Amino acid sequence: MLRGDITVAIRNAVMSELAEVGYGRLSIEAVARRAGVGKTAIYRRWSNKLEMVMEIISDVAERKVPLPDTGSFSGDLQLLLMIVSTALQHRIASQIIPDLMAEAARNPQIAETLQRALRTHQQAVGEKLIGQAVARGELPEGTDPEVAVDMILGPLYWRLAVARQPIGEDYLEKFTVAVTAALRATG
Amino acid sequence: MLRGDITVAIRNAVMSELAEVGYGRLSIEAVARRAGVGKTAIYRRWSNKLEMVMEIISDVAERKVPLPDTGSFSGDLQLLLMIVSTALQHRIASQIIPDLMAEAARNPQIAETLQRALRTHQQAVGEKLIGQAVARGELPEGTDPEVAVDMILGPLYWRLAVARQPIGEDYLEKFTVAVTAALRATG
DNA sequence: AAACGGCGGAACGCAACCGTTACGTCGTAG
DNA sequence: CTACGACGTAACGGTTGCGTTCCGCCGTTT
Repeated sequence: MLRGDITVAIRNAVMSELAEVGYGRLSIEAVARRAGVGKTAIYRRWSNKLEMVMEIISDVAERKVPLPDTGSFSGDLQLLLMIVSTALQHRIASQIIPDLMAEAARNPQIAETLQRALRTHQQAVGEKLIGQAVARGELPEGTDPEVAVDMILGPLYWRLAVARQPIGEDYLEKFTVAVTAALRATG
Repeated sequence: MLRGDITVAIRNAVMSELAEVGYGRLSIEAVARRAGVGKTAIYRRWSNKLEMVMEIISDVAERKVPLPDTGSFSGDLQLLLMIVSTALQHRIASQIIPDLMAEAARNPQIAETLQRALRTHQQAVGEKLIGQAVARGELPEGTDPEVAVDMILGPLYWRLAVARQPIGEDYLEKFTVAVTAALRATG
């Protein structure tokens, strides 16, 4: 019975507000204003700010990223880096993600939701990417997927979301070479 | 003329409040309550929340971390990782840093202050650690300090401050080996 | 044609916080 | 001993947001 177009407007408004002021200062009233919607329309859907944000974020976070098999580890890796770096350079994502991560440090419910999404993706990356490479003989048997994922996502996140420095032409290539060498060494 | 003990109490209260509620929801009144101090004492020192937080944070952020020369790259690296990982595991630091980083994405003044501190440290690490290693012949001539710093700090920050997963016994050792291999490969 | 229900708008009482001001206390410098 | 000034307390008017309620509008269902 709830109107779909209004729900969409609210979702978009929440994302924009999250990006602009962060979770801490996000207010229902501001969301309603931005969505061009009455507060009642929001309270008819969710009972408070936390619940609203969590549901909206969960939907986005749980979208599965397809990890194609390019046939070689360096191909898989470069593709993954491309996908992640593109995502992390999107204005809204690069503001919302660090904000919610910080908020998660003090709100167990947010932490749990994000951790679940994060762990899911980490596992997907770790098992598929590394597993394939090991199966192909491109990485040694004992390669630790945990360390591997840290070494792949960490530097990108650091540079794009924390240090906020741009990525040069050859950065991803250099980085691919470096990571490959790193993982070969940890066997 | 301002009483030093009161200034200290306020500084501590600000750090605690930052950790607990984040910059977005930090209020002068809460700081005053927590410090056991009147609001007037705060407004006598700073004219608003941003100025107050910036000055207090700057002091902490600009403390120089001594980077000792252990004689070998892997020694230097392992020591650095130890220092950084210890810092990132401190409760208050691990809550304040991501929070301010997120806030920096939308507040230019915070961004500038943090970037200055960050860049200073990055340069220190890059030039000293990598420079020494290159001079010793442990890393190739053309090693890119930028990539190097990303590969060193990124994964640690990712794991400790973002994914919030504990570091195992042998993690730093494995990681040292991996990073060393990675950097040798990028020459 | 009538009933239903989601909608926006407006207002409610309540709480928190802003930045400022006035006041009385107390330690210290002169 | 006196004057100064930083201090805590309390109150100010104003703003913002909470979550709720009531209203009249309007499209859909029956």
